[in-house]
Amino acid sequence: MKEKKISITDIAKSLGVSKTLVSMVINNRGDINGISKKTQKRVWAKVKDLNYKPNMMARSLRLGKSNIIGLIVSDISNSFYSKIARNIERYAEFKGYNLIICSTEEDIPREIRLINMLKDRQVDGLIISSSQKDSIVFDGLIKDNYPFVLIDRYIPGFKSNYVGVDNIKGTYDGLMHLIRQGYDKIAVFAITPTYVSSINDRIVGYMKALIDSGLNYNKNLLKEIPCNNIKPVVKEELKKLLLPKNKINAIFAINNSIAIACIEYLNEMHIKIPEDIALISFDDIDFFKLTIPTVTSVEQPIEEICKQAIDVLENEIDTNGNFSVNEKQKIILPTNLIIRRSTIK
Amino acid sequence: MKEKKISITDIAKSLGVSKTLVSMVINNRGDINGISKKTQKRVWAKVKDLNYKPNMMARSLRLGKSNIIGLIVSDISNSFYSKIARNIERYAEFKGYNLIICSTEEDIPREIRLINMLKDRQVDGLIISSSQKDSIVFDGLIKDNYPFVLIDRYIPGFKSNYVGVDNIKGTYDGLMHLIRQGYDKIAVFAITPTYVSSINDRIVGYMKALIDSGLNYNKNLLKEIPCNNIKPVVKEELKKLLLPKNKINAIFAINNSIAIACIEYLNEMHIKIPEDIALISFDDIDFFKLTIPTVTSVEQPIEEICKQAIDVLENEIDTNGNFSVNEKQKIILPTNLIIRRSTIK
DNA sequence: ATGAAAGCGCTAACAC
DNA sequence: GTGTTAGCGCTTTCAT
Repeated sequence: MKEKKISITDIAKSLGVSKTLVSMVINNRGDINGISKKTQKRVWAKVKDLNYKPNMMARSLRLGKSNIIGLIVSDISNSFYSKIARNIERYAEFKGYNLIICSTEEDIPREIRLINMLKDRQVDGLIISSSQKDSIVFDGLIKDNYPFVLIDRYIPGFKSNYVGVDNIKGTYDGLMHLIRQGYDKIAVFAITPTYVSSINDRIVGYMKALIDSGLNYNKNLLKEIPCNNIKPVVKEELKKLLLPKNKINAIFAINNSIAIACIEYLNEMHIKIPEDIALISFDDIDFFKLTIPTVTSVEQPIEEICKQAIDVLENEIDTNGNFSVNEKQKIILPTNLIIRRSTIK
Repeated sequence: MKEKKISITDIAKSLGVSKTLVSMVINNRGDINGISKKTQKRVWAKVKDLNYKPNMMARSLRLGKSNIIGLIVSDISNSFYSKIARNIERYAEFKGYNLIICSTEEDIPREIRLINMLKDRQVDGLIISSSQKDSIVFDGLIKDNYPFVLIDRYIPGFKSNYVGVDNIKGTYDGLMHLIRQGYDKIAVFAITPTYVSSINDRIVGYMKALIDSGLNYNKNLLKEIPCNNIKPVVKEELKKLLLPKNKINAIFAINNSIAIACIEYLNEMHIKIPEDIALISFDDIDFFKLTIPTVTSVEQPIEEICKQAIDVLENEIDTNGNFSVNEKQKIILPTNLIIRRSTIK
């Protein structure tokens, strides 16, 4: 029932030439190999006529290259990562690659399974925002000269390609703004696992800003929120922090999900932002322009991250992963502080 | 430099058996083909030892099946579609498929290119939320018995697999709620292209509700917003609709992007929801729980849509697209009206 | 200016 | 129980 697909052999036969010749022509190597213009025309005509499409599987098998790259993120339905995905897809297409997108749900074994699966599928290279704590899996990839680039999160002490932002400075800038506005009891809501570099660096930036401003770092104002149970825990912790004995006057939300949870609770309690409490968040999202008040945030240059990631990866793929560990690229991009109403008294 | 990949031949050689035998064992057909337990053990041991991974390209080429499915949506960074993507990915993985996700940006030629590209890549089947106006491209797919299922949007008068919601009834229910609350001058902000079934059906539902309630349908209250320039146009149109001579008292936003634009403008103008004007939107998003006031919306059962779509597609793939046109499945799921503060006086 | 043949890694039909 | 052979569709080396 299913009509047989036209193959290169069909073209060759019906034209009375060899497969070799047809292959050369359709790969635009006709001139180089001295195939006569006339024959080339005939081949192209037949290709159109029979509606021939090369079989990518066969080509990939033969060439050992699939022209597919893989993207692994922790949650594709999170606005930050879906924007990453959209941009990566665009640049990848431009370079002739297709994209397989996978979402790990912050589940480490699942991430490992996905990495192996994509590798087994002969995917040419990987772009990964990893939840891994150590570099074991990636050591393996490097040993196999398998091309990959980490984005968003790096593994401390591990040399690999990486594209991300300066989370320390981004946070520092945001906090200094807050402090300049007169806020001096600033709580930070981090998210577990806090070992993830982006989160950890943001905590470091927070501490640094406090210290540089002569404010005390009080570890009771640092709360760790489990990533799979954000809303209830934020609520509970926030409640405590608002008691008279703590009486914080500002919150630094380490990512947009945390910020959203904070807003929800503060609304519920009729606690006014920024009069009663200021709010600043990492990751700018559209939503922050719409809330009352609008929310100050630290924006990441998503397009640039994606562009650089693809460039680095393509480079790796083209050189067949033949870079020594010392030549791996670490690209750190600047963030952008967007000041809105939530931090202005 | 790149270490040669271990192939089935390496396993066979090092064990002194045939490739066939190895192939049977690793595909769990050892018992069926009467391979001795002992030999099977030896094979598996060697597989572990050499860290052998089957080459999917070769397998796909041989089997004529890639175990990849494609998902095409108009904008992966839109929350509705990124949720669709996440869910489809989950179900697909469960069934042993990988997912290639593509985003068309509502660009019809691009959509056609992507469809052809995926088909050429021997992707086993497609799930598409299409922007096509007519069925030409899909007629071609059907002629080739190429498995696909439309989601979210169908092509009127075209018989194909489809999974979506009852947009007419969903809208109708929402509007009736609005009308029961006493709102009687309800504007609708549609989005272009309005020929897209989901949008068109929502407009129909809107009209139906007005008529059934004895309200006049006034075509001046139906505004079409270009999808690539939502905010400025919404602003402009909303401004006009709020003039004394029109003085609408409620807005039906045909999707979440429009609703967001409306909220932004109303906030800006200090126009109170729902006191000055009520707001209801199609597509529930997290954001609607966070705004002041919270926003009433028509929710789509995303998980169910994805589950059904995968089931239908898998069925098509397994039967090799051998269904006649009359057996194509059209699955229409119910929506869920979530009443929040934005429509309650 | 063109073609024959080999082989990428795998599975299935058919031996023995 | 196990092996031989053929072939999926393509590209490449080496001939002619």
